[in-house]
Amino acid sequence: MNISDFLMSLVSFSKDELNDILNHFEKESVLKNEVLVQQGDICNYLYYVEQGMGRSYYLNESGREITQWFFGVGKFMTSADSFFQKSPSLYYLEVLEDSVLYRISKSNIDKLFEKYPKMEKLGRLASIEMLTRVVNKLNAIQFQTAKERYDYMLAEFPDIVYQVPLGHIASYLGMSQETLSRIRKNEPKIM
Amino acid sequence: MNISDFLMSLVSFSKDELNDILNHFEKESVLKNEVLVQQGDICNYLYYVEQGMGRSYYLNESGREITQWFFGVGKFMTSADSFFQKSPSLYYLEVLEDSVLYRISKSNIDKLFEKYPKMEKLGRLASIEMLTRVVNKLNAIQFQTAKERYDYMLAEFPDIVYQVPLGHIASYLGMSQETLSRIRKNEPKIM
DNA sequence: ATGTTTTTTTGATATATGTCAAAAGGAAAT
DNA sequence: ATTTCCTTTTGACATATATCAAAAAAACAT
Repeated sequence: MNISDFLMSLVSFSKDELNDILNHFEKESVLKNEVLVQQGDICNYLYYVEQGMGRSYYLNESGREITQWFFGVGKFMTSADSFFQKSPSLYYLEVLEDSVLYRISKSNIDKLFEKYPKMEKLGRLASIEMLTRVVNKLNAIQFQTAKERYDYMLAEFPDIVYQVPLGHIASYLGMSQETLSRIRKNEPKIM
Repeated sequence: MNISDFLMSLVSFSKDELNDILNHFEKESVLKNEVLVQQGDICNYLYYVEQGMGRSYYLNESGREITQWFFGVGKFMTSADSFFQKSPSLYYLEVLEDSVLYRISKSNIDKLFEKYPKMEKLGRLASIEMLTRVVNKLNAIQFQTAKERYDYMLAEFPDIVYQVPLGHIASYLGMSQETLSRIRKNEPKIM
């Protein structure tokens, strides 16, 4: 989904407005496994994923990677807290495939917020949408068995679930990769 | 914290703006254990908690109450999805103490969003703040032991943790109340 | 104060899932 | 094609936490 259509699907901008807004973004092509943000750095950009996919993750005490979120096509990807508060990021941000992104800096997005009230609305809608998704995951994680959590994953990220290493999904779902492997064995896989 | 100070702490409104905004809210005093929203109903209001506290919860398959969130003084309380999408609420909303609330209807808040771009900003900021909190909880729930989750609770809801039934906290933290009881036994309680 | 209900604690036991280690399978590189 | 590296699977065993049941404590009502 291209970025214009995506923006317009949330708020209807005039042609001029849309063009002005798009001019605050920069298009960027990045290769598989490229790291956009390091843990501890400030995340300077909000990225729109036009093609490809990414994830955020952190290293736990044992130094193991824990996937925190997946970002598919047509989504905003960022280390939200870091980006909005200009605080050190708790997460790494990386792309998992060759991807096409549109990025916008904090100062540019703030300019847009000032200039266009509709942008505030867009920000509000995008935040609430993300909030809903996180709440969904929370409910899955908190009260469901490993098997049920995997079902949640299939529903929430159908496009992603068969394209990334099993270990990434396991850590995202809060289970060991051995457990996920055993679950998959019993899952009647439709292909 | 009274509602005016709260609003002004997020966005600075003029005196007239603030008064107009406040006129869209209704003050309401409710007694302990009163249920504001039933599961399946539409949540028609967003509540600001000036005094007291509340929680959202749902009934799981076994009919047991699962606390989903606590809302303390100075917070907005609502069944977010239901309120914003006018969809049936997945949760009950109840107050856990005699409380003083300010409520605003969906149509009124939409009027304010239309009238004041600053309100969009307020909505965006409040959503992002909530998002951050939910992400925090998610991280606590997903990768921490029962003991560590209780520590998270102490940090996130210091004012609430000793004032509500242990069972509510246990279900909020995704553990049995027996487990929480055993954890508390070993927690050096400062009083 | 006394009885009744609700909440919390304690003990015994069960189980889902984690951890560790090694084998198998696939992908990438020479 | 072979080698090397990375990912996934399998097996054996350990353990945190759930569940069930009952006692103790606290809160509430008459």
